This record gives sequence, C-alpha cells and structure tokens, in this order.
Amino acid sequence: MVNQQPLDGIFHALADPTRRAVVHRLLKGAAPVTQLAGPFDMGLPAFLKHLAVLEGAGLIRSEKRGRVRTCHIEADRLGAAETWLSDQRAIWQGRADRLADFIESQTDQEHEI
Amino acid sequence: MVNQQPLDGIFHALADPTRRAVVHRLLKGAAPVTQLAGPFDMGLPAFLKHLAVLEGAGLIRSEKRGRVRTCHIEADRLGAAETWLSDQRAIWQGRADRLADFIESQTDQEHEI
DNA sequence: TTGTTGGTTCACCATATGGTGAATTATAAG
DNA sequence: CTTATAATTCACCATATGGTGAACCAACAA
Repeated sequence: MVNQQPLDGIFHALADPTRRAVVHRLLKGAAPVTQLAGPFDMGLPAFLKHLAVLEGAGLIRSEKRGRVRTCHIEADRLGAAETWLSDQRAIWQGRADRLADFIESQTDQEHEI
Repeated sequence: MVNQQPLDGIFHALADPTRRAVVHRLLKGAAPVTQLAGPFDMGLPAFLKHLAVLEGAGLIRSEKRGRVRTCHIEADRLGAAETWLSDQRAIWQGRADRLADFIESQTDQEHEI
C-alpha cells in the first residue's frame, strides 16, 4: 500500500469500535491515557497502539506532563471525513438520472418474478 | 476482531483510495465490473476483492445478467457514516466547556517558555 | 464449433493489524 | 530511600489485508 492520503488514515482510524469510542469520549473533554483505557478489555500496550493510530491520523493530539500523557481531540480532522461524505452525497443528489437506477432494479426484479 | 458493527465495515471500506474511487464513480451511475476496474493498476482478482469489501459493507449492490455483473451504489449506507460523524460534531459543538481545552493547551505552552 | 470476452476461483505471498505478557523507565508519594 | 503509579518498549503470535499469476467457467459472436 503505497498511497497514504489523509482520508485513508482517518477512515481507517474510525473503522474500529474502540477507536470510535475513544473519539466519542474525548469529544467531551481531554483525558489521560490510563483513564481513557479504563473501559476497554485489553492491555495497555494494545490500547496504546489504538491511540497511536488515532494520533497518526491526526484525530487526536497528546502531551506529556510529568508521567501522565493527556489526550485531546482534534475535531477538525473529523470534518475532513464529513466533508468527503457530504461531497459524495452532493454528487448523488445532483444526479439528473437517478431514476434510471430505480427502473433498472425494477426490471431485474421482474425477471425474478 | 470479534466485533462487526455496521460502521466498522463502512469506515473500513472507505479507508482505501481504490474503493473510495469506485464509490465516487458509481455515484454517477451503475457500471459493469470490467469497466469499473479499467482505471486501476491491478489485476481483476485484486479488484474483485475490493468490490467484495464494498458489497460486504453494503455500500454497493450487484446483479449479474448474462455474463456481465453490474454494480450499483447503495447511497443510504454512506448516510450511516455521515450520521455518525455529524452526531460527533454535534457533541463537540454542544460542549459548554470547550474553552477549557484551549486554556489547558496555553498553560502547557507557558511551561515550555 | 471455435474463439473471445467477462468474471470467477485458487493457491500463494508479503506485510499490516490487533492482541499478548514481561521487562523497563520515569515520576510521584510515603 | 523505597515503593507505587503511568506509561513505554520489546519480542512474539494469529489472523486479516491486498496483491499476484494461472487455471477455469459461462455466455456471446463468428
């Protein structure tokens, strides 16, 4: 996989329930690693990998103060994904000939009857 | 990976530039497999796996008539992802204390000065 | 019937992903 | 100084992912 467009990382990061839950949690406020990891049934090393994926995708940011690392959400990166999706919807909605697909699917069904 | 929530599959499917391009293409109208595969620099077997991922996620549908399989977009599935994202944005925007994050980050910087 | 075309299946491979337990480091707290 | 806590690193493992080439099947065309 040579390609590494930003959307690749963002969508990949969001394709995991643990990571989505972390995003969801962080939207309500920053939190340190161990506290974030609390609800999940996995070891710290595994959880850190999830955080690394999120941070690599730019969805979160983290700073270490003393021995505690605090994670923050980077909300505008979510916007990048949202934008791509709404662009696609715009294309879909803008189609003049969407009816063709419907008719086609009906024709298919007739053959099955 | 035991968990298989619908969003897992949808986001995973969208985390690949080839698959996003296929979605983009199909939004403009249905197309047969070989024609869809045309622009991409990979063999048919590899491309079929991408289609399988998209179909598994419910993002596309396909029917075979004669020897040609025609693929259609399933646009409402995109909506599921869009909805999750806009829900998250709602949480973010609804936060009363977003300022706290900003102040915290400023405090961090002061210590570095 | 003989190609040719559109898809499919198969066996295989390299790398990525998501997890583990154990050892390690660094900062706080007693 | 000693110990507990927060996080990190390391070696390792099973499975998933994304690709290949070659063989194959089914349908249309000549």
